Amino acid sequence: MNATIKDVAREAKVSIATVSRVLNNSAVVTDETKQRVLDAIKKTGYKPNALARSLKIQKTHTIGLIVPDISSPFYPEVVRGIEDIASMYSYNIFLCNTDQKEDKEMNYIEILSEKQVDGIIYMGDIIRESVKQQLHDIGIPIVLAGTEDAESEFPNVNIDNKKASYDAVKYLLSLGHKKIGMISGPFDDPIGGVQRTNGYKEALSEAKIRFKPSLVVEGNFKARQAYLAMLKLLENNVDAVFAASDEMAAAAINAIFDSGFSVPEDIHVIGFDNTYLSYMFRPTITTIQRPAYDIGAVSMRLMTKLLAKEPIDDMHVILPHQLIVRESTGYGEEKK
Amino acid sequence: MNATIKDVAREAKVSIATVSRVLNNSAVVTDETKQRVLDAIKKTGYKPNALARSLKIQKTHTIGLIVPDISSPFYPEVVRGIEDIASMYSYNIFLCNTDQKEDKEMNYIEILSEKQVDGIIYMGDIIRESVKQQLHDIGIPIVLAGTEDAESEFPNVNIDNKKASYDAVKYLLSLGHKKIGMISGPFDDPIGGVQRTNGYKEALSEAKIRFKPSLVVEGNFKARQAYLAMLKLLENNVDAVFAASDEMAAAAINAIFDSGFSVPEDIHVIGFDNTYLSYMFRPTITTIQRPAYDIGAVSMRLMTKLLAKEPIDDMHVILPHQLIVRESTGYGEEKK
DNA sequence: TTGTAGGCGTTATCAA
DNA sequence: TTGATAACGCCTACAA
Repeated sequence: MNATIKDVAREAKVSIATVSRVLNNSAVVTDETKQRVLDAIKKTGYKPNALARSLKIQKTHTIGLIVPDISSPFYPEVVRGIEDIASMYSYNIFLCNTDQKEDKEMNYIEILSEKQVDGIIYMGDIIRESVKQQLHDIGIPIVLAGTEDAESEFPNVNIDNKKASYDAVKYLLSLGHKKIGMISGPFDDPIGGVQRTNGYKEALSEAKIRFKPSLVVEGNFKARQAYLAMLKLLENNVDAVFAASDEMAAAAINAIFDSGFSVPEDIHVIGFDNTYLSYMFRPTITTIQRPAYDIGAVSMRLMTKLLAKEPIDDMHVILPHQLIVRESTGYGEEKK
Repeated sequence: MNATIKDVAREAKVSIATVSRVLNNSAVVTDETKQRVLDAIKKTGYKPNALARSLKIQKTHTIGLIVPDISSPFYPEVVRGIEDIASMYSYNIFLCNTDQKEDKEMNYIEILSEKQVDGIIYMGDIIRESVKQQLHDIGIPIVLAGTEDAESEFPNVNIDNKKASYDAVKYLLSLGHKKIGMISGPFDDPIGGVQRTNGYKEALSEAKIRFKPSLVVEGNFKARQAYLAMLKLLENNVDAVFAASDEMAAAAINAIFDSGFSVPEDIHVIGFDNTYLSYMFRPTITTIQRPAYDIGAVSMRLMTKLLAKEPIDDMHVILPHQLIVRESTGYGEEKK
């Protein structure tokens, strides 16, 4: 059995209150009794029980992480960023894998709440109304990492998706393309659908190119639908394509090849996310990179501020993204 | 403030004992009172406090994960496997990133112990004596995932590293090579050094090829040292090389090219671990794959058995590995 | 079947 | 400066 504060008290011939005091430096204790207590702690091999302590002080120094899939690209980096900062501030982390499924998310949030976590960092492409409601209800600080909710109710850390998409399209324009197609995310996805499409539109409008709805085809981030989308775009004779995910970009390239054209010779393609697919695929795919580690680190830092009730200058942090140029826009392969 | 069991009791006009009973189905309660309690729970929005419960029952249904780097290849898959099974058995997971540093490992183990985790799953290339001692001292079930300790004191799940290395070398032999070099891990590393070298020796001996110490050069899994090691092997005119890590294999290939030879035309190379490097590098590298997800899943399953004190048929599980053939042994690139 | 009360290991208030 | 003691929220004999 582990030694408790009582055992230490008995050993040091003081009250448990005194032991608690030296443990927390909470009040002045004579150097002599302090030493006695310290000796007793060593002798008994005492270790404080964090459960009891947390129960009393109503803080666990633990935060919950809701993540779609820790084994997919992007998230491990984010989590690493979170963990590094958490460790720096002596927080521990509950890892919860949800595959973005509503029931798993709801269930985990419930459990995290029961385990009295001090806060929750949520990750995921899109955040459902039900999940939002529940996150709201449990009444602890929430931070969205790499995503955001429509009403900006929760603090979050993310990139500017509209701007990212704008940059991608602008790059295609700079390469001389006039007829640029887009394979977007689901139109009802506020980020991958709406924002990225808006960035596309803005870049076009800035270049005084009239927006044609037929050049934006809805995708779902997956290969199959993107392949079909690309076939449609080919009917419209596009000379470049921006896809809202790397997987869709790869599928688009396949569709292009299967239709007898070539990338980058005939058509240029840009993807999104800089996943391993973007550099494994041949041709390697020009893409937008999100600063995963930083998103995690900044999210956790934001969380610590929330927990410490520090004043916060900005509840919605936008981190810079980056365009990574590769073969699919004719720039050739990077040397490593 | 959150409702407690007391509030529910008051609302349902019963004692807290009764509430606790319906919460845990621990004793027979009249259907009627049960319903009253259930209603009261709903009405008050009561959620059990897992801290208080754990303090009482001395179980947290939480396990700690010690992992070198969640953002490096291999580990995210392992952790995913662990999490899936943990979730299945209603366990939560503390994620602890250590970069394999002794002080971070020691510190996290201490904290996990204070937070009263029910068990710890340890990951890392090598497990230090001090860490071993501490893991032992805290007196809870430990499982080593993807590694092992010299004395097999702890239960573990891993591949057979000797056999893996044996398979790699045997494959090189089957390709007609006679003079096979090896770049091993540190000689004092029981796995990457000793076991993998032993597999190499065994394959040679089985092929009646005399073992020449000069053909085994010590590496440290990293590129730089492996590059120099390869230069030495070239002086000995090897026609194939087995490296104990993909990074070393890549460095070896670079050394070969820099010396005016070519892979796979002149020399064949095999790596270890199937990291992204092995398929990103050109030529792509033939390598040994460890079943990461399964290592995690089986480790966690083993842990649940340990925690439930179920009888365990095998404390040391060996999972099958796989040789993945790529360009560096002349097999050409795989189609995806 | 239900209620009372002690205890899990702390912290913190109030006296002494 | 130190010591009793009441919480924190729950479980569980033991009684009723």
